Formats: sequence, structure tokens, C-alpha cells
Amino acid sequence: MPRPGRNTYSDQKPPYSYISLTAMAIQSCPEKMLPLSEIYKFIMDRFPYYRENTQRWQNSLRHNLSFNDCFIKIPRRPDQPGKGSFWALHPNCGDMFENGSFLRRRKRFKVMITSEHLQKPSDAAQYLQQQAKLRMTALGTHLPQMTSYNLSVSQPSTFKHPFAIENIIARDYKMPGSLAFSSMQSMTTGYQIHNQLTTAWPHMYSGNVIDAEYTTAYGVPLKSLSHGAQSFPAIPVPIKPAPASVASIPALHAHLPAFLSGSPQSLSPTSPGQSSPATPSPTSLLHSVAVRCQEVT
DNA sequence: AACTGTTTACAAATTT
DNA sequence: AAATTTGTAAACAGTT
Repeated sequence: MPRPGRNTYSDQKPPYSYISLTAMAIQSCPEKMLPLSEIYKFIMDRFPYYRENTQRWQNSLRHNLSFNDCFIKIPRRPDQPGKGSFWALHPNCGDMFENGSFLRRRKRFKVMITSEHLQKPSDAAQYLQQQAKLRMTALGTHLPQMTSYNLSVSQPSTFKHPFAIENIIARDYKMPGSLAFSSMQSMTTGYQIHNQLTTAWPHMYSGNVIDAEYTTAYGVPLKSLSHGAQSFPAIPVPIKPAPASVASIPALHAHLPAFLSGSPQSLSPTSPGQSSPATPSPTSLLHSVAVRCQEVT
């Protein structure tokens, strides 16, 4: 029996970095993206330490958000009022933390600048291309909640949206390592992608892991938050003017857990639920499309 | 005016 | 000990 919340440590500083805390917050919500204020709220809800000196640590947090490549900004649609953008995790920063532990971070996630980009630094077309590619990787991951849970169940996998990733790749993809996103450039406004890469990512830790870790550290279990039933109807397009190039991605398929089966995070309390590979290998799709991001050595 | 986001600079802590 | 990462402060621009 886990003892009921004994807040012995609650006033102490949590052993998590701002990056970890932010990642926790972002991953805790179904949409995998949060506005800044919600990130604040998450942290303050869970960690009483951060209910004080808000000016200080929130400044630090903001610094982290824009300083670290592992966070990307996702603009609001015009019909979504509110301040600031949504923040999400870069699709390829999945193994940022050691086997899902927020306590230890691996090497720093950094979007690489390759020689290709150094040759033509201020080429507008190239910038667009980069943007398109970045969106490509993230579009499949930041779809709104309605697609996140029941995709593989309700979508008989025969329907392929015109802009589905499969189609785009089939048209444009040439070789691993070559730039192959011509059609992506024509849809840079792209709110229209609907594909089979759900909001869950291969590297997404289940809520169970977060819960377990937090419980271990503080003895107080995390509640699934779902503050105020937020729903983001937009299909967001992440933007970050960071250079990127298509190439191999490191160890993305290393973590490819049960999300592919389309089950919600909390639905497998006991077993990891290793289901049969129903989905047509989104890993490979991701692999094809992914922006090269590397852990800097 | 308050909030959000970017950036620079430096200190402290941690890792290698 | 050096390099890297993390935390803080602060200036500043853009938004709501």
C-alpha cells in the first residue's frame, strides 16, 4: 500500500532540471504540447517548491525553452485565442533522458548544422525547405487529441489522406540522406496533414513511468492532470528557425513501445501490452522523414 | 501593463 | 582540470 501523501520532501527542490520538468509537463497532456502558462501550472501543482520565487524560476524556464533545441514552438491558429505559442518536444529528442527517467539526461540534444547549410546560409528556399521538413517530422506527432487515441481502431488503415505522409514520401522520397521534400514545400501552410503517426511518439514514456518515478522521489503519486478539459482543435505546425537536414536518425526505433497499438497511455496497467504490429511501420516512415538531430558528443 | 520569447553573460554544478 | 550542463539575472522586443 503506498502511503498517502506525506509531503515531507514537498518543500525541497525537486531533483529535476527545468528541462525535465518541462518535458514532464508537456508529455503529461494528451496533446503533447502546452502553452507556457500551463507548464507553469503543471510544475506548481506538483512541486510546491516552485510556488515561490516565481519570477526567478519562470524566467529560467523561459530561458530553457528558447535556448534548448529540444523544445519547439507551435503557433496557435487564429481561432485559438490566448497568449503565446504551444510548446512541444522536438520529435527526435526522444531518448533525451536515460530510459525514460527524468532524473538523468543524456547528452545534449542539438539540431545539427551540416555543411550543406553552411554553403548557402541565407537561401530563402532552403529555409522553407527546412521548415517543411521540420513540420513534416512534427506534424505526425502533434495532431490534436481526436486522432490520438482511436486512430488505429476507427481508421481502417485503408484511407490515406492526400497529404498523408505515406503519399508524400511515395512521391518524393528518394534516398536516405538526400533532400526529398519537394511537395512539402507546396504545403508549407499545412494544417491539412492527417497521417497515421499519432500524437504518441516512439520515445514517449508512458504516464506510468512518470508516475512511478515521481512517486518514488516524493511519495506522492502524480495525478493525471487533464486540467480543465482543454481541447486544441488545431493541427499545429511547429516552427523553429533551426537548421536541419535529412539524414539518418539515431536510435529512433530503439524505443518503440505500445503506442503503436493505438492504446491510450493509461490503458495497460499491468502488462506493457505488446500487441501485434498492426500499423504499417510508422517507424520506417519516421525514419525516412526525420530531421537529423544528433546528440552532440 | 503584464505576459511571452530571445538573447547574452556569468556563476555554479556536474561530467569527463 | 577542462569541458559541458544547468541555473540566474537581465536587457529587450513583440504580443495580448
